[in-house]
Amino acid sequence: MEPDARSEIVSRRNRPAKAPLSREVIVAAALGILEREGAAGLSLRRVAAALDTGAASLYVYLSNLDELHALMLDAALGAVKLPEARALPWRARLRALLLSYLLVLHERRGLAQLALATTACGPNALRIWERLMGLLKEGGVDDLKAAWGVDLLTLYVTSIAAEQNIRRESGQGLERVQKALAAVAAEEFPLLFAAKSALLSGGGRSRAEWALDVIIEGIVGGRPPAAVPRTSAKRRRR
Amino acid sequence: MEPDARSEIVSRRNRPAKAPLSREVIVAAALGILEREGAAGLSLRRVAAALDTGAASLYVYLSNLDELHALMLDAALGAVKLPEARALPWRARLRALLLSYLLVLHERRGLAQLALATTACGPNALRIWERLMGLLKEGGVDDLKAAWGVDLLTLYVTSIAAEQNIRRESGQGLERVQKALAAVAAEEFPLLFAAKSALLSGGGRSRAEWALDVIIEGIVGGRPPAAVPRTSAKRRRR
DNA sequence: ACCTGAACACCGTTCAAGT
DNA sequence: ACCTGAACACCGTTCAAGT
Repeated sequence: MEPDARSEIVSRRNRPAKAPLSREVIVAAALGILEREGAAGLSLRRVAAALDTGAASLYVYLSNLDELHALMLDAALGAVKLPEARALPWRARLRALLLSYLLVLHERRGLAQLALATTACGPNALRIWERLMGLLKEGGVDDLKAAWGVDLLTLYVTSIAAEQNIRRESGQGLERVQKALAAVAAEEFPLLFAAKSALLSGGGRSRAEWALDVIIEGIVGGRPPAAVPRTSAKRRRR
Repeated sequence: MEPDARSEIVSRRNRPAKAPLSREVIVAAALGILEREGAAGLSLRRVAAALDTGAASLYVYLSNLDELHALMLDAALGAVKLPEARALPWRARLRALLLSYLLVLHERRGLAQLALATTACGPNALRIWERLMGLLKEGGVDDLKAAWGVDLLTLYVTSIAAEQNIRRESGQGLERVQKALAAVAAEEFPLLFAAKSALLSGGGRSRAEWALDVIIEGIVGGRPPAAVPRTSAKRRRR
């Protein structure tokens, strides 16, 4: 940046006309910044700067930062691959859908952190819910369990993606946990001491796949949720 | 506040001597602010103000805000009730421990949000891990599955607490989801349309309890995680 | 060693003023 | 209707200076 850059007023006519603002343009710019700078680098001011305007201008299209986050998340969820119907058994298709969901959250830097605070419920999120519901029902799960199951599965996918995302961004990653476990005394925490390596074993990917199978298994095999657990003392026995 | 308040310089001698700073004092003050103001109201500057000093003073005891978060979380986890050994069958004790964990995160306003970004691994967190490991092993789960299971269970508890916490703080809560579902067209999303009420049914508490049972069931009943899933093609059949 | 005020480089949001 | 600059009320972190 030259010292006298300010005096060089370049006519707007000389550059491609500034793209008019719109929700879509703003969301695209914001996703670009998220990709390049990570979650910590995303701000309304930066988005505005990328669009060659001031932050105040964005308030014509957004009511606040949270709304931008929701729009960004749903736009990004458009990349989740919905498996072809009947191409594979329902379980494999369910796994594939969840893994694609996980991958999308995982690949886009910082996206999972947005997802945590936002509860996706835009059109792309609804498409995913619809498919998940269908796959669980194909697996013989009743309506109520399927509904709650969709919630549980999406919450898990979002959480694990965010956890790994945060670890990646904050640099140090697992080191804090590693150090805490290394300092564990065999007398105070015998089980942790014995299982140190197990606790740290496995990549994020294989752990996530295992956990998804555990949850799916639990949903398919478990009891139906009690309709309205008002008097909880009685129903304890299975 | 009177207009001339600044001229009334009150001698420090007239008030109880300012408590000397220490990690403990800082963490306690920070937890107080979290309780009163919620996660959005917590800042180093406010903590410092509550301790009658400037933010810079805290850097003698903390290397940054993240460290304060970690200390706060572990201090708060001291309130989690570890069930008496052998008082009940292992499953009931496991449930009780997880519900106490959930309750602690849920009751302290804003705490769950800290927990999401922090991965608890202080002494109180380790105590909880040790017990969870023990309970899963009592249930016949092998070492590796127990270790991964502890991770999965604590991640879920933290996530569900944070989700409900965020809903509570951001005021509107489920309304956005409710509106999205209300606008769903029967032709585009037949399953969601049919399951609208199921998706919104149940309080946070009963859903969380159901989900915990699902996960426990999955861990106890599921296959052991593959040691190193290098060649994933072969092991597909159960 | 501990504490402090001031500064630096940021935030989201509002609002009066311009076109 | 849309856009803008300036202002308001905040942030975390650093640093030179004081005790």
